[in-house]
Amino acid sequence: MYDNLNNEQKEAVLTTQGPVLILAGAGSGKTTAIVNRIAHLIKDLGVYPSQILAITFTNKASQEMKNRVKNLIGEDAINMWVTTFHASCVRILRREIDKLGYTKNFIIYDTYDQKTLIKDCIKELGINDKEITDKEIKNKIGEAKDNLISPDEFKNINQGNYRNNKIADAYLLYQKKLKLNNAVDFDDIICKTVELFIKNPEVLSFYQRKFKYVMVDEYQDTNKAQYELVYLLAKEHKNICVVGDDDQCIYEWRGANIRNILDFEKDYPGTKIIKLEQNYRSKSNILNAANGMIVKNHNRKDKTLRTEKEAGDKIKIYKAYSDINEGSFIAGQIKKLIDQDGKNLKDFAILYRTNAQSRIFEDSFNRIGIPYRILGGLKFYDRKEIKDILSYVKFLYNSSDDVSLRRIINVPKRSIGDTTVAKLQEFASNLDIPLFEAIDFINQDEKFSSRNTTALNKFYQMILNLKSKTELSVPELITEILKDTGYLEELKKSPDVEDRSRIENLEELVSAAAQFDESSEDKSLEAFLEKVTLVSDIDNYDETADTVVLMTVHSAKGLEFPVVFMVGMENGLFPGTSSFDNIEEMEESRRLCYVGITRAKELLYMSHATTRTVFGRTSSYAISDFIEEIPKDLKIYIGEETPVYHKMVKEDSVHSLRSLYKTDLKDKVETVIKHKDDGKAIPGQKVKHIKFGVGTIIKADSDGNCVKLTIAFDNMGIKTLMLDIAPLEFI
DNA sequence: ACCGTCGCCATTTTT
DNA sequence: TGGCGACGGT
Repeated sequence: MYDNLNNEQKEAVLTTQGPVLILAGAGSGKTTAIVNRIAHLIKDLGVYPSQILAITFTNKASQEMKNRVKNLIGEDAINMWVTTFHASCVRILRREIDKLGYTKNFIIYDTYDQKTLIKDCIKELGINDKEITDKEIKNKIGEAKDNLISPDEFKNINQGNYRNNKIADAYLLYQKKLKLNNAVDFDDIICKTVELFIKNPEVLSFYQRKFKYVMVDEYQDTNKAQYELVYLLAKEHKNICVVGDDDQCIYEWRGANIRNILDFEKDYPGTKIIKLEQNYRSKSNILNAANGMIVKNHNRKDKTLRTEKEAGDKIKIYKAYSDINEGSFIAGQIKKLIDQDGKNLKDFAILYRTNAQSRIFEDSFNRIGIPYRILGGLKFYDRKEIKDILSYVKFLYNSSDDVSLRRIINVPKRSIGDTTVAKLQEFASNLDIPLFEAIDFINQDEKFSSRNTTALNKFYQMILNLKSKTELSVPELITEILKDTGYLEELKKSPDVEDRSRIENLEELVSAAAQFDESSEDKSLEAFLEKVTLVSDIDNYDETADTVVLMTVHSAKGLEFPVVFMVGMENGLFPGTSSFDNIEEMEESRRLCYVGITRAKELLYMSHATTRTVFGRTSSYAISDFIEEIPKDLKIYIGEETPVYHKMVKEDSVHSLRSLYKTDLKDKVETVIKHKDDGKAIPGQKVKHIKFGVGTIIKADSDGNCVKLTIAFDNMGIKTLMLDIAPLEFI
């Protein structure tokens, strides 16, 4: 039955009892292994599907897993919990959250709602928002929640710390407000579930008995809270199987703890370790390049991926003389590969570290007419108009949701301005009731003018009327909202072209809702809201659409492409400047690069530009250390080694740019040359500073006359110095 | 209540 | 450079 699996995969499928750690390298067929393991449990061992819990991080991954299990065992699969961490926790919380003092119709706040609420807290506590920003508070709260630190504990830990103490107050208030609004944030979804289990042993026991077999995918990216959740659930039966690859841990900056996977055997005595080291994805040169660079990391489990595939082409390293040149080179290569090698558009992926880098490629692709899609950046559900309408939906579902109420109360304009809302807020706070309820009482209060009360009452009536329509199907309800609130009408009246696309987006929202209504089992409002708040951009990535795709390396995890272009491979960009400061970050960056390389099946290009525009100024960076770390015989340099200024002049004449642009470029060329002649002040150059000691230039910024150097000193961290005045010596 | 301008600030983001 | 949020003037 499992003849198409290799020996290790078979072992992973057949080892069902006790803790199992499957170290699955990139492209090693881990999903195949898990899916077959589930089938084996159900078909051969008679385990009920309802006794299996399989957790992933993304909807896309869970969808794929569910479908593949369905193909193997049929419709039985629907009783199985194959979901994301968040979706499974929400499911549990929907049933049990009243035990924590919330009501079951709680809603989920996304990061924007979260930000609004935190700003409220800042205001209410009189915190100086210049001194402690909402961003910092949000990060600290998130970090605390990732590590299961409650507001009270946080306050305790930070007794002596003035700054964190204020943040602790914000955390306390924030949590209180969430509860008042009957809302949870993303992090709460996990940690409230853990809290629920700890405070209610009988609830925990129920789920422990239910789930005889627990499986977790991408285990290397779990944080403390997720670790604890899994640990609690698996404690009873100890049939826990985690799958992961420590080399692909790229979310440490978001609380993922690589120790979870590195120490798994210690946490679960008697662990059986299975390594999947056979790679089925990449040509051997690509795989060996990945292997060759990742061994530079110290914090990892020892393993080496192997492949039976042919060597294939060497990694092509392209040295561009500018970011624009990098873009046009790649556009040209894609065109060439399509015309000459019969490749399709969808075979290509451009991977970068930061979203901002997409722009230049968009320009070059537009110029020569290459269709492309960008993943990431602004999500569909994050668009203003979509969020507005969804706030209405959320609010109709849960009228304690003050954050949503305040978002929509004056959208479209209905003469309820900030001052009126502030008055209402104060009034409601005094009575300790939600804003909406408060509107019912304002008529008796003389603080409100008759203009206020009319406007508010009108709004109140409108909402009541809409509330009576919540029994409609979701697409119908949304249509009603668009109509009754006058939202659509206002957009239609607007002469602004942007509002045109807003209307289109709203139409798309209605069709998305219609599609949800057709295809989902649970067609309820709450199911829709959950779906909408818990989707990501990548979930909607359709791999069959024939266009080139652009995305960050992070988003590309789990995907594969025949041809991959890793761009912006420069010290200071990838790895980023701050990675030079500490080893952990550098190692994570290297893992990110590893993830990028291992996305490629047949061809891999890595490019770097000697000059690029960053924040409006021209900077130059040295080639990425990560490229240097790839063994020499696996790569080939295809950029011409012509001096910078020649290339620039040539580019001018070839593209016959506007004369203005020409002079501009020439100026830049001259500055670059001048400084190079002056003092070798280019990235990659080793220097000695009179005070800071030895270091390496990682970035050179030229701004008219002076050059700013960013230097990573061996013992002093990163400093930015002026070339003209810094006591530097080139060594 | 609304609009324009100024100044600040820049990773990565599975949910 | 450019996008966003805070602020001040009408």
